[in-house]
Formats: sequence, C-alpha cells, structure tokens
Amino acid sequence: MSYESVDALQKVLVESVFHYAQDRKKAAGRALGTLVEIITYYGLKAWGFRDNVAIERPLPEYGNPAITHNVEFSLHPVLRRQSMKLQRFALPLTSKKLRAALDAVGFAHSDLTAKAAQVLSKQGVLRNACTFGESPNAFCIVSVDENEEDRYALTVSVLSRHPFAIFECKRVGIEEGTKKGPQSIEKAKQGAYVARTVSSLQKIRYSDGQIGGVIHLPNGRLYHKPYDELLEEVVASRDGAVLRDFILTVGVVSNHGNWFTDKDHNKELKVLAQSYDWLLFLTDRGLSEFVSEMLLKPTPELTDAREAFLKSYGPENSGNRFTKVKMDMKADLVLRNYFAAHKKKIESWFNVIAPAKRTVKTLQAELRALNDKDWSKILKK
DNA sequence: GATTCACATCCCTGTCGGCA
DNA sequence: TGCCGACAGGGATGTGAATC
Repeated sequence: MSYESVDALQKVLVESVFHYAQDRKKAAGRALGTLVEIITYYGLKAWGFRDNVAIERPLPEYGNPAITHNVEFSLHPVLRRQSMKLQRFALPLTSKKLRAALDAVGFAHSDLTAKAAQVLSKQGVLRNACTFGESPNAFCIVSVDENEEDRYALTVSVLSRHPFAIFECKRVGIEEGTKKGPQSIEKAKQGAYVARTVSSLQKIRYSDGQIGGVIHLPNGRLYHKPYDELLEEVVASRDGAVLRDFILTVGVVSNHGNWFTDKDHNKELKVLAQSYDWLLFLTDRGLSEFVSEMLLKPTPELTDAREAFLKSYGPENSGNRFTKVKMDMKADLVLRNYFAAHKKKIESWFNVIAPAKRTVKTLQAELRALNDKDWSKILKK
C-alpha cells in the first residue's frame, strides 16, 4: 500500500504510533518533521558532505552578531581532518576518551576548548556530527564511520566556524476542517527571516518587480546586479571579499496539497521561494515512500531504522534514538546504506521551487564548488 | 567516570479566537 | 473568509547536581 497524501499518512501514524499522546495529531506532525530532517541530513551525507555538516549551530546575522539563530544544518569548510581506529574499546565513547585517542595519534587539539559530549552511548546511540571542541574561529566534530564488535573507525574534522551553506527544514500539515490552508504557515516565515539575514549577499526589490542582489564590499562600494546573476558570480568567484561572509541558503519544505499546484503557488510558498536561494519541496510521494518503506511496509534493508523509530515513541520510551542528532548506531548504518544505494530515487523525491528551471544536480554542483574553494586563504583577513 | 534526573530554553507543529 | 496574534503540547538539547 502506498499513500498518496502525507495527510493520510499522518492519520495512520496518529492511530498506529501516537495513540498515547494528549494531542496525537501534533505528535505525529512533529515526528514527520523529524523525518524530513533525517531525509535531508542523510541526503547531505550521501552527497558527500558528511564531514562538512554541523547540526543546530548558532549562526549570527550578517553584520549583526548580537542576534544569532540556531540553524538546523550548516555546511562548513574542513580545515583539518583525521581518520582513526579504536581497538578493543569499551563504550561509552566520550569526548574525554576521544581527546586521549587523538593525543595518541598526534592530532593537535590544544587550540580548541574542550566540550563534554557523548559520542556513542553504552546503549549504542550515537551523536551525529558531535561537537567536542571549539575556538573563536573553528570547532571540531567527530563521526563514527564503522563498527565491528569492539572496534570503531572514526573521522575527526576541524571546521571553520563560518558556514558556506545552511539548510532549514519545515513541514506544515493541514488544519482539520479547513478547505484552504494551512494557517500555521507563520512558523515557516521564521525560516524565511533567517534566510534573509545571515548572508552578506542581500536581496533588494527593483521598481520593476525583479529581485536584485547587493554585497557591501570591504572598500565601501555597494556591488549589485540582478540576484540570480550575482549569486552565480559569487559561487564561481575566488575573491575573498565576496566569499568571506556569503552563505548559500537552502529551505526544504514537505509537500502539502494546498500549498501549490503546477499553475499556482500560494502566497506563503512565494514568501519562502523568494527568501531562500534554493527552495526544495519534498513531495508527498517522496515522504510517503520513505515512511512506507521504513515503517508501514518495511523493506528488510530498513528494519533496524524501523525498530529505532518505534522504540523512540510511546508512553514507556526510554529516550529518542531516531533524530537528526541522536541516532541508533544500527539505524544509522542502514540509513547510510539506503541513501547511498538509492541516490537517484531520493533525488526524484524533491521538486526545485526556486530558482526556476534548476535541478537538484545544480545545487549539488554549487555546494561542491563552494566546498572546493581555498578557504584557508579566503578566511585570512 | 558514567548515568540519571530535573530543569530551562528553544524549536516544531497544530488550533483557537478576534478583527476587518 | 482571510489574516494574524496568542497559546499549548510535544520534543530536542544543554547544564548541573545527585546517584550509581
């Protein structure tokens, strides 16, 4: 059985999983939001950005550091990287033990202030993109690559504090009893505000209705052009003056029957589309295919993910082990394999709403181009 | 040293009611 | 009917104290 609409699917989750909650629909909606985040995160990993991704980092507004926003996923330049293996290792893996292991392989980290964290718990729950050290300009994350019995392979990455791209996920359900909707779109506007305030490349409206882009250069000049043209120029640039504070902003919203048709995008969708550099729609078909294959009609390759999801909810759950941050180790492995094995199918789950006539492939190419810049040179002022 | 718990804070999602 | 402010429940995360 496949579900055409996410609303129908949400109702199935209400009955089958969230029957214990006071507000069953709200709990199911929250869980669907978590699934959109997980699809985005594991998608980014499959695209090759695992070592670049940080989760829920505070990001200051451009030129206004007094206000920061926690950003769901941010992609940062990798300044240093270290692969390592732990043999005959007893869990839990804490940041303290990790630092001792780094000392043993001669990886310098004294410039980073230690941050306590649990990389992998005794119960086999890992922390994705676990941050365990920070400095004014950089921070350090670790990923668990492989595990066999008591042996673990890890990758430690020192990332520049300033990201080159951010991703924000939003999901909005339909309000019961309304024909047009949704009303709760006000929440999605919060994401739009963040998208418009963090990057040095800012949007202005021309009198003819077109959107222009403007960057305030270090020499005091305002450099402006039609937005799409300037965006393309910045992504292709090697000039530190335009790249240093630039952030490519990407929104990922889950599909909703009332939000748009091929001919008509409603007002709220237009707000989002003109706020992010890229706005991706995770379609009903995509989200329902993932939920069906993982939960409702589970395929063997996702069994461990299903178990982790079901263990995470219910009146007697002992902590969530299926979120973008905390993930069951077995579930993590099957998700990584699934997203790597079905790249093409998963890309087809997304519609590109903005920019017009572009594809997900182009977004990947832009992210790779940004990642490949000589950041150590660009970030030197 | 690791784990558990309480608490605070923030974010996500859904709904209600007042107003024009 | 559309818009918007306000509120509420659920959940994620960080911190620090207590406990194992």
